[in-house]
Amino acid sequence: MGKEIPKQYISSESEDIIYERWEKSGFFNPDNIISAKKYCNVLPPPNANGELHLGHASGYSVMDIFGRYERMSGKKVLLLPGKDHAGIQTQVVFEKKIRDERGIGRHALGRVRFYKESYEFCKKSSDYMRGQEKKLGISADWSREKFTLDSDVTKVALETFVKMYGDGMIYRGRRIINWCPHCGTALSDVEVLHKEEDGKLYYIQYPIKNSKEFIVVATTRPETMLGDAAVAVHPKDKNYFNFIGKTAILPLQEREIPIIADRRIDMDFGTGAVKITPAHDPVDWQIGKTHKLPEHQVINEEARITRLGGKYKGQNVLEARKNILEDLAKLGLLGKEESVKISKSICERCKSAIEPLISKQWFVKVDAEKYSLKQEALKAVRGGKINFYPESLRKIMIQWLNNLEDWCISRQIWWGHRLPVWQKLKAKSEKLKVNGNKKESKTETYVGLEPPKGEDWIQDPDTFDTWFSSGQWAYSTLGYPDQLDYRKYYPTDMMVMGRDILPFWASRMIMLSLYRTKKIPFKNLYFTGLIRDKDGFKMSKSRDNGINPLEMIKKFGSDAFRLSVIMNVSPGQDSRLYEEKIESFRNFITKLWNICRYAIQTDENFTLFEKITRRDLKTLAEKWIISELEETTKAVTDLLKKKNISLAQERLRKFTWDDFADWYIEINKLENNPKVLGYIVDKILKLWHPFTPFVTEKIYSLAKKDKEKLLMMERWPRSEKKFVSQKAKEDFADFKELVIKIRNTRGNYHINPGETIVAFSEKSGEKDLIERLAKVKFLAIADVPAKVIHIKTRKRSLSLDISHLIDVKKEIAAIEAEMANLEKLAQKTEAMLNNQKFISGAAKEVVDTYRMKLKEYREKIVVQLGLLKNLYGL
RNA sequence: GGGCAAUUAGCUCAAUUGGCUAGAGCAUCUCGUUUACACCGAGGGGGUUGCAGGUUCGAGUCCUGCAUUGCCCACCA
Repeated sequence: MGKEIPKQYISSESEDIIYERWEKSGFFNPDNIISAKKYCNVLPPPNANGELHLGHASGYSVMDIFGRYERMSGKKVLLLPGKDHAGIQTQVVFEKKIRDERGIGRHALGRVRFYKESYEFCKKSSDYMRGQEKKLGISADWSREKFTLDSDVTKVALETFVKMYGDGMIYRGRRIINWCPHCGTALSDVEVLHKEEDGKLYYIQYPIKNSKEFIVVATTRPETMLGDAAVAVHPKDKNYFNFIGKTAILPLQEREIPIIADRRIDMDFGTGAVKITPAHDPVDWQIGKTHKLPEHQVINEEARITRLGGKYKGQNVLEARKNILEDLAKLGLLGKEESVKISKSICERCKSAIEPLISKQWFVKVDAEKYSLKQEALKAVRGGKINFYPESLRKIMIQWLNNLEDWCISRQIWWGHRLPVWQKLKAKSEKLKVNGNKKESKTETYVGLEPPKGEDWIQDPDTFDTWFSSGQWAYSTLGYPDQLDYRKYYPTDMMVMGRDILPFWASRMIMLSLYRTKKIPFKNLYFTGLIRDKDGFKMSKSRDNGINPLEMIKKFGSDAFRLSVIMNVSPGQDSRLYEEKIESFRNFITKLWNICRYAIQTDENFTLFEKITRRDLKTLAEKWIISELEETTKAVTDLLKKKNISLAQERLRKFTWDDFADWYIEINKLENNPKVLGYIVDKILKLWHPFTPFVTEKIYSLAKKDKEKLLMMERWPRSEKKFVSQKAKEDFADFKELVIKIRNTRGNYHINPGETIVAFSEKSGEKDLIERLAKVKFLAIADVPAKVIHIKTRKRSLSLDISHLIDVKKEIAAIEAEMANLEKLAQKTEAMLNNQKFISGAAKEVVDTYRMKLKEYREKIVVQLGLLKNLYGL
C-alpha cells in the first residue's frame, strides 16, 4: 500500500496554490522558454470594469487549451492578455457612480479630471477582473498585460489615423448618423438596437399650390414634417402621375416643397406618397442627396425642436408631436390614424430613443483610391490564408465586407482616444491666398501625433470609436512596428471570439492590420457560440437565468467548469449549460483522480514511466491497452491540430473511462504491471492537461518523485506506432465479448452480480481474468454436469452450471433472434460485395472492411448454431 | 424581403466531411455497497435521423422543395 490520498479531489483547496506555482515558474512568459518555434494568441480584452461572464469563460477555455497544447509541444507560447476601456459604457457607468456618490456630473469635474479618475477607476477594476480570469486557469503572460489606453497602444492607434489622413482615407463630413440624446454622442449602426413597438401612422394632407387638391402623406413621426424638403412618390405610381413636378405647401411652416419621383418609394405602403425629411431620416437623407434637397435641421442634439421649427422651438419631440397633431386637426389637415408596429431605434447602452441627425463627423473611407481597406480585406478572406472555424462563417464575413460603407469613427465622449486633430481659424492673409475659391474652408486643420506649434489651435473634442483602436489590438499590443515581440510573434496564430462580434471586430482587425502591417493578423480564426440556459434562452439579467462562472468554479472546480463549456460544443454553434451538466464533468474529474489514486496507492514504489519496451508487455490485456493508448494519443493530437476540441476530448474520455478504468484497471488488480500502469498514467495526465490543467497538475505532483517538475512544461506525448496491434485489439474484443455474454446471461436470469457461478472452461485463455471480471469459478473439466449452458465467441467458449435456472424456450428464442439479425446483415453485406459498381466505386479499404465483416458475421452464425444444438439437447 | 444556421433517444449533444449494426452524457428501469472511485460498478429499455422527392453501389451527411426554430442584415415614410 502506497501513500494515503483522499478519495476525492477538493478543487477549492488546490487551485489557487497550483496557479501560483505556475505563475512563479515564469513559464507563462515565453521569454523563459527556449525554442525556435512560437505560438501567439492575443486575447480579446474584456471590459476592464466588467464581470467575468460565460462568454469570456468559453473563449478563454478554448484559447488556453490550444495554448497549453502548443506549449507542451515545445513552442514559445504567448497568450497576451489585456483589458478594454469600453468607451461609452464605462463613461456611462462612471458618470453614474460620481453622480450617486458625489452628486456631480462629468462637466463639473472637467474633461482632464474626469479622464484621470475614470482611468484610475478602470485600473482598479482591472485587478478584480484579472483575479477572475486567473480562476479559469488561463496560462497568460500577465507581465505583458495591456490596456487599450496604454500610451504605446494609443500611439499606434493615433499613428494609424494620421497615416490614413495622409493617404486620403479620412474625411470630415456632414452625414446622417445615429445620435443618442442621452449619451450625447454619435453611435455606429452596431451600437443601435431595434425594438418592436406599437405606434401610430398619421395621415396628413399637404395642399397643392394653386389648386384645391391635396396630396396625403403617411408618417409615424409628424414632428419631423417641420423639416420636410419634398414629397416623394414612385415614378410608376399611376395615382400620383399628375402630381410629379408640382409644388406642395408644407402645412404649419407654409413652405413650398416640390413633389418628386423616386424609385425607393414603396407604392403599397401608406398612401404611396412620402414626406421627405433629409435632416432626420437616413433614407430621406439619401433621397435628399440624389435630388439635391435642402437639409432643414429642426431637431437638435437634445432632441428638442430648433429655431427652424418656428413656434415649436424648444419643445421636445413628443411635446411637439402632440402640438403639431392638434394644430393640424384644427386646420382640418389631419386624416385617419392607423395602429402599426414600428421598429424603434434605441441606444445599446442607455436604451433611450435614437435621433437620426446630420452631424459633422470623422469618417474612414473604406474604399479609397489610394488604398481600399475593403478590397484588401476581401482578398485576404477569400484567399483562404485565414482558417475559419467553422468554415461557414467565411461567407458571412465576405458578405458583410461587401456591404461595408464608410465608417464613422468619431464619438462625442471624453473616455477614449482623443482625435489627433487640431483646428484654428485662418488668418485673413491666408484667406486671400486661396484665390477666391469659395468652397475652401475658413478653418485650418492639422493632423499629427504632436500638437502643432503656434497659437489658437484647438484640439477636436471627439474621441475614437472603440473599434478603431481594438481593431488594431493584434499588433498594437505587440509593439508594432519595431519591438522584439512584434517581430517575433506577429502575425499571430490564433484569434478566438464570440460569433456575435464576428463582423465588427474580426473584419476590422483584418482591414486595419493589412493596411498597417501588410500582413494578415492571425492564421486561425475560431468562433465560439452563445451559451444559453437549459431551455435555450439567452442568459440575461431580466430573465435572471444567468450562470455565474465563478460560482460554478467554486462549487465544481475550474476543470469541470472548463470541460462543461467546451465538451460537445462545435465552433460557432450555440450550446446550453446547466448545473447537472457541470456536475457530470465534476464526476469525471473524480474518476480521473481515483484512477491515479489507485495507481499511486497500489504500489509503494509507484513511478511514472515515459518509455516502455515491447518486453514490458506480457499479457493480452497489456498489449491491448497500450495499443489503444497509442491510437488515442495519435487521434487526440490530430484532432487538436484540426482545432476540434470537442472530439479530441470525447476520444480521450472514452479511453480513460471505458477502456482504462473499466477494463484495464480491473485486470491490473490481478496481473499488476507497475511499468504499464506508470506509463499509462504518465501519458493520460499529459494528454488531459490542456483540458483539465489543475487536477492533472495536482496529481502529477503526487505521482512524481521530483516535486518541482511541472506537468505544464512536460513534452506532449508521442504516439508509439510500434505498440499498435490489430491482433491484440481483435483478440481482446473477443475476450470482452465473452465476459459481456456471461454478464448478460446473469442479467437474464437475475443472478446477483456478487454471486459466483460455477463454470467449465472449454476453449479459453485468460481464465483467471474471466473468473474475476464475470464472477465465475472454474472447476475441473471432468466434473461437467449433463446440463450446462454454453457461452461462445469466435475464439473462446465455456459453459456455465446454471441449468436449474435455464428457460430453454427463452434461450432458443434469443439465439434465433440474434441469428436472424446476423443473417440479415450477412445478406446485406454479401449483396454489396456482389455489386460490381460497389467493388469498383468504393475505396479499397472500404471493400476490405466489408469482406472482413462478412466473414465475421458468418463465423458468428456458426457459433450461434453450435449453441442452438446444445440447447436442443437439454 | 435577403442571408446563415439548426432540426438525430425523454433532455443536452456527437457522428473524424458519403462507408463497420447512428454513439455519448444526463434521466429512467433491474441488480449490486467486490479494499481506486456510490461523485461508483454490471446490465436493460429507449431511433422510420423534421416532412416529401432526387443523385449514388451506398445518404444523418450531397441536391431540390416544404415545415418549424434561432441568429444576422436590410426595410418599416
